[in-house]
This record gives sequence, structure tokens and C-alpha cells, in this order.
Amino acid sequence: MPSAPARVLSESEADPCAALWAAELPARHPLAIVAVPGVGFALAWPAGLAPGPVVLGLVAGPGEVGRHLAEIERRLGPRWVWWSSRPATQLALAARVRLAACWDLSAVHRLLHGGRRGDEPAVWAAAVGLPPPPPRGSTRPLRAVAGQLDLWDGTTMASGDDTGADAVLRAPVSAGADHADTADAGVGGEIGIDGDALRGDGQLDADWLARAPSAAQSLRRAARLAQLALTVHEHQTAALRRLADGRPQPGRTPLSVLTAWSESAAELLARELERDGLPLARPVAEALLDELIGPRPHTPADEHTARRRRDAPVLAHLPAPVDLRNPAAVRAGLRTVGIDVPDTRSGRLEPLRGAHPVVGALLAWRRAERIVTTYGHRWLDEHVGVDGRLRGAWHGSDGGAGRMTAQAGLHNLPADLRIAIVAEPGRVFVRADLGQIEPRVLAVVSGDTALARATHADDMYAPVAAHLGRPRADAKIAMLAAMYGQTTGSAGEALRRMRRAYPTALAFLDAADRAGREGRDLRTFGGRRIPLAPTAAAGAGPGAARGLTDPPPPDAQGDAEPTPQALIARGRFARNAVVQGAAAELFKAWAATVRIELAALDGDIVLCLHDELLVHVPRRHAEQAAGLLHRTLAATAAYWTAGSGVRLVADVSILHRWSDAPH
DNA sequence: TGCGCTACGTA
DNA sequence: CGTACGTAGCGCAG
Repeated sequence: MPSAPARVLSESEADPCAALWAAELPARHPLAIVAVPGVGFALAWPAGLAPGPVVLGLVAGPGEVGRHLAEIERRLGPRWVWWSSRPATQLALAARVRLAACWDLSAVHRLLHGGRRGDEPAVWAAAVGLPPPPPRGSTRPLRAVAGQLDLWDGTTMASGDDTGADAVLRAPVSAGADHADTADAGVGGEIGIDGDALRGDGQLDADWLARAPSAAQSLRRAARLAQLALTVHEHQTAALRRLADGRPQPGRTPLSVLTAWSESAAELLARELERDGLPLARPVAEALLDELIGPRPHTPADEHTARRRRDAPVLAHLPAPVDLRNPAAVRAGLRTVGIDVPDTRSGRLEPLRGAHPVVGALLAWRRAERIVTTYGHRWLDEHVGVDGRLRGAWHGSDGGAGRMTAQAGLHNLPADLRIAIVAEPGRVFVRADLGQIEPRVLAVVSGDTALARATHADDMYAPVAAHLGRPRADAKIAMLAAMYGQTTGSAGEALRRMRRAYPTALAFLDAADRAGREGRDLRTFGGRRIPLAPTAAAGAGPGAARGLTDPPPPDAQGDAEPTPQALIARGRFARNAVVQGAAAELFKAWAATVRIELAALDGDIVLCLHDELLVHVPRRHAEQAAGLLHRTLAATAAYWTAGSGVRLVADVSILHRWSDAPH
């Protein structure tokens, strides 16, 4: 891609965005942004009327940045292109500007290539077809490494966050002559005066990125990076279109590109979820904890006595003291009262409740202990803000299947605690979950017309059962066995009938299973790469390289001959990933649309739970929000399930508290 | 301190 | 009736 003439403008001009308005970009036109907190930001856009990408470096204080972004969003409605949502959107998020459309180069990189790396040099190299550069700081754990994306997270910048930075920087940047000269030179790297971003071998220079720049230089770097972002965007778009060549839809945006949009939006949504959190009524949670585990301990001694008090009812049933927190000791203790079990899991002990009173006491103890250790007072203190919001980190796409994940227990909150998830005054929750999403998605992605017909029913297991001539329960088990791989033969006959009734769906799953066993990479319906090839690195170092390359499939070490058990596991992993992964993409496409449309109702998504959305809206808009959730699902299905004949269903309810949901 | 194991919560 | 993920406490190795 040719380097471009560039202009650097500043607040000293009457309208610093004049060049942007003059370009008259159509809506959703790519607009790259690289933010420099405390300084400003740089914009770049592909040629409209201008003869190449135009770069605009803008000096602005924190408040001004929000104002500019809001105005650009309102007047242009661009597709914001950024390297990574976290640094790029920091100021927009702080200003509560809801950006509608984006392209997250890091997220799309992971979509196209798999793995977890999303740092700029890796994204650049993959986009332009260079070998992956060595990761920086590869000994650090992944979660920490993610921080390296924050090139300008404030820590490298002495000037920080106040308007003082503005005053200092206004002079060098608005003086402008030096970069006007260099910028107008019009050949590669003209913007930078501290060396270029690209090395001789074409790689994005990690040292250049890491070098602590002066504030003025940082804007020029931002401008350069914004230009490079456009280049990556073009390469990624082309790669996604090539993926879709197998099923071209003339005149339509390919699903892979639509998936890039929604995966990018999911990252942005993740940032908003981190910012806003989930409403939690602390008094309700405290009361529940009090009931389950007693009053809050204030000293280590308190805590010790509370532990002993919780343990006592269980120990009373045993002849000798046992460390209840040590499963081996528990197993030994149970043997002293005549209960011999291979392990002490609740499912194992449940049937033995009648055998000895200790069993029931132990199970009750475990349940309470779970709350104490994981969702107790410490959890409240660490994750619930004074504003009554439960906050944790979110990932837009994680793991083998690319689901959203969340920390702080947001995705595994025990049902008992859901009474504490209460809408704020004047607001309600509207909850929507996709019914039987995985078998319906299987019908879409496999193109099985018989299975598609079954999805016309609200409960698709009913027609499947009728078709198989088996009870509904058998039909459901057979479906799950087919999708996720079965070990026991309890659904054997139903499964055999499934194979005859839905040969296309079963062939699709068998093909995925085979690819998993043979170590061939797969792609989901939306184009996400599922790495299944054995990873050479996995067997090498002491875990240092792990997580920075591809997440390896079960037991895929590359060196040793896989055991039969490992092969079965890989097959199941692949079988599951193509269904669960596609379902995750559908869910995010829906969520992305809901997010945009909720703005009109002053509503927010406050929780994403794989197939369930919880939105928080003013009470007066509850009915409209419910309608919105149905309507957006239909709009998403219109392209996602196009031509498959598959029907998607959502169950929507208006709630005061999450626990009021029907189940 | 880091890691594997057991256990359990959600979908 | 399997897959996915996050969290915690324990025991063990270093």
C-alpha cells in the first residue's frame, strides 16, 4: 500500500476536524484511530476524494477527545478501526460515547489465524504475510501480557491525564512546520522523525513501539500506526473474502466479514461490560451470606472460629477429626463409617444420603463452603463497587470455541445468589435466551434440511422424537451424543436412527471429529480458525510458550503418539467446537445489534451468558426492549441462517430480579 | 512460588 | 451426558 501525504492539525485551528468533514466519507467508512491518552489521537481514512490515506493528529484534552469522538460518530458514523479495543476506546468509554461500528484488528487477527496473540507486531506480520515475530515478554502469563497492547496506557507517559499535557503539547504540534515538511515529503515513514515503525524486513518494530516517546512524538507515531492500521484492515478484509469464496453470495457482504464486525463489536461490548458491571443489591447479598454462613468475620480469629463452627456438624458424625477441605482425608473418614467411594464428588455421594447422616451433613457443608470461599464477603469486597455493580474482566472471544468469558464469577454465579441481581430504581431487566440454540445452529451450519424442518417447532426435540420413533428424552440424549460425542451406549438405538434420519448433520459432525483426530485445522461457520494441528511448542519449553501460540487441543503434544483416549478427546473437542463456536458467533452477532439499538431506549446490556442476554432498561421502555430483542434476533437470523430454513426462538421476559426468570 | 488435582459453579 | 470456562484449596515440587 502506498504511503500517503499526511497533515497534522491541531486544536489551534478553528475546526480541527475540517479535513475529515471535507472528505465527505460515507457512513461506515473505515476510520482508523490511535489514541494517545493525555495527548490526543490520530485518525486515518482511506482515500475518498483525497489521493491516499489522510492522517489527522489531534491534540486534545481528555474532555475534548470525548467531544470530538461524539461529533465524528454523529456526523459520520464511521467504522472505527483500531489495533485493540482497550487502549483505543479508553477515552470514548470514559466519555460514555457509544461508538456503533468498529473493526478490531486484534480480534479479527485471532478470528483469522487462531491463537491468543493480538499484539501489533503479530497482527501486522500475519496480515502482510510475514512469519510471526517472537513474542515480547513471553515468560509472563498471558493475562499480564495482554497489557502490552496498551502502548499508551498512561504509564509510559509522564504527562498523564490532565489538561496540563494539553498546554505543554500544543506548542510543538501546532507549530507544525517540522512535520508539515516531513509529512508532505510523501514517501514511506514520512511522519516519523524517530525512525520508522517498519524494519528492513518489513516487520513492525517492537522496539519502536516500546520506546518511550516524547508527547509530541507520540502523536506522530499514532498517526503512523493509524495508517498501518488501514493497511491491516484491507489485508484482513481480503483474507475474509477469500474464505467466503466457497459460498459466494453476490451483492452481499460475506458472513466472514459480518463475523469480523460482530466479533469486533463483542470486544467493545466487553469493554462496556467492564466499565458498567452488573447491578447487584449488596444488602440482599449480605443477608443471604449471613443466612448461609453467619456474620462477617473481622479478625483471623473470627474466621478460625467460624470455620470450626461450620465444620462441627459434619465432624460430629465421625469418630475422629477429619480435614474436610482435603478430599483424600474425607474419603478416608467416610470409610471409617462404612462408606467406601472412589471419590467424594457430590454426584457420587448424593445417592448415599440414606446410608449415613454424615453424607447429608457433608453435602450441606460443601454447598455453604462454596459460597464462603468463592462468593463470600471477600468476593463482594473485591468485585462489587460502592455503586452496587459487580465488575470483572471480560473477553470477547476465548478458548477453543470463541465464546465470551468473564472473570469475577460473572459466568458461574450460583443460582442461589441470583436473587441479589436486582434492577436499579426506575429500571427493569429484560432477559432473553436462545432456545435450544446448539441443535438449531447445527441445522444451519450442516445444511441438513430434515433437521431444519424440526426447528420450526418451539420444542424441536418433539418432531425429532417423532421422526425417530423414540421418546423425547431419548431423542434429546441422542442429539447431544451426536453433537458432543458419546461414550456410553445408553442412547445407542436412538443414535443409530439419528444417523439415518439426519445424515447430513451427522456427516458434518463426523467430518469435524475426523479432522480433530487427524490434527487438521477447522473453521467455524463464521470463519474462526479452530487450531487442531499438533503444536510443536507445546512439548518444548516449561509452559513458557504456551498460551502465546495456539491453545492446543486436548493432549496434542506433537511428539508422542496419541493414545486412543486422546484421539477420542480430540474428536469430541472438534465436534463440539464447530457447533459451540458457531453458536457463539451467532450470539455475538445478535448481541452487537442489540447493543446498538438499545441506545434509543437508554438501555444497556449488563450480562452475556453464552445464550442469554440480560439488558437493563428504564421501566417505561420494558415492552419496547422486549420487542427489540425479538426483532433483532429476526434481523440477525435473516442473514445468519439465510437459505437454511432454520427457525431461531428466543424466550423473553421482563424481570425485577434475575432470579424471577422462569426456568 | 508454580502447577496438577479435586471439586463445583454456569452455559 | 458430553463440551466449554473460572475459581478455590490442597499437596507436592522446586
